[in-house]
Amino acid sequence: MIRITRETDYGIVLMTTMARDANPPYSAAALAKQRGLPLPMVSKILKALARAGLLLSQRGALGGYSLARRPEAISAADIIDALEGPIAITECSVADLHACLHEENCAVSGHWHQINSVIRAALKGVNLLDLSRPPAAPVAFWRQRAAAEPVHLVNNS
Amino acid sequence: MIRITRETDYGIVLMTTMARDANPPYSAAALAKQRGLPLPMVSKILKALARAGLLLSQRGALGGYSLARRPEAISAADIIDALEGPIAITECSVADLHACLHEENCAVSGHWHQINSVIRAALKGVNLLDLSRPPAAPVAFWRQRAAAEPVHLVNNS
DNA sequence: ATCAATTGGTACTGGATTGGTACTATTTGG
DNA sequence: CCAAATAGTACCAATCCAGTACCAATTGAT
Repeated sequence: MIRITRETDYGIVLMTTMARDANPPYSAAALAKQRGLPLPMVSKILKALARAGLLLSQRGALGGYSLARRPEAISAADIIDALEGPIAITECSVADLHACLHEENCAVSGHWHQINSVIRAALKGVNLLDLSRPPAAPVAFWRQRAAAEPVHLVNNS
Repeated sequence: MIRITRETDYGIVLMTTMARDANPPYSAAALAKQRGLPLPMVSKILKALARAGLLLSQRGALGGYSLARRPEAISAADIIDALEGPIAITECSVADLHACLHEENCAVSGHWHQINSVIRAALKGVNLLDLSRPPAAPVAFWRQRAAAEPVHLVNNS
């Protein structure tokens, strides 16, 4: 299954939360409580988002985080990049091409780059404003890993 | 980083290998040797692909695997589905929506489905024939996890 | 000035996932 | 009837990830 980490998942939830009601700054504690997420995680994620320039941070009492740009100017790709590094579907989509150990055997070559580009385009096409406004048919979002038996995934092909 | 497992990566290499020179059937051992991959892994992957209907298996002496359909009729999405279950970028893209533990907190909702669809479309648009024919500028493919220091990924945005 | 709230940074840990192996059963051509 | 090959299952070790803990730095309020 192609997937992003839960950290990124949380990150998007936090960003959308901040985008929805504009009343900055938001402390990590407030956001954690509002969304029911573990505070240390939230803190860690916000820090990363601030370092990436997506959030502005204000230290000290009454401090907190606020969006660095308008929601329309922040894409899903931005958030994912900030939290897990640039998007790449396989490890071979790297700059350092000659480090590949299977180089002489590998003939699949550059097509993954093409796929990566399309995926990136898709993610860049979705911005925070879109994400913070519920679509026509709102649905549940995550499911905890706790799910004991194999989750039956939907094949929306 | 959005990613697929190495198993899937191997699977695509194996499929492209079989698509390139049509001389079936291929034994797991022959494919493993040709690509320099560990035989047990190759065997496991081929089994999964056969179970998914992408390969035909022939038991016994002189047996092996062969493509079940023409290369043009097998997409990257097919292979990924076969090896890691249906594609979903987050765990919430599941059918069983009401199982979501954060239901009342989650407002990001259905947009990921949209993104998933686009990604699926991208992967369905690439077939085995494409993948088995090197593109204009062939490049190396994987890099072993061994890479000690943080890989500097290319941000092809 | 001092305190308390808040971000910043780093290091650690338990558990899940993944990559890979081993062993045995089954099928089938020679 | 043997050897080659797939089929199935169980297992192990290394890695990665989610989450925690701790302390330093900053800053508004009193």
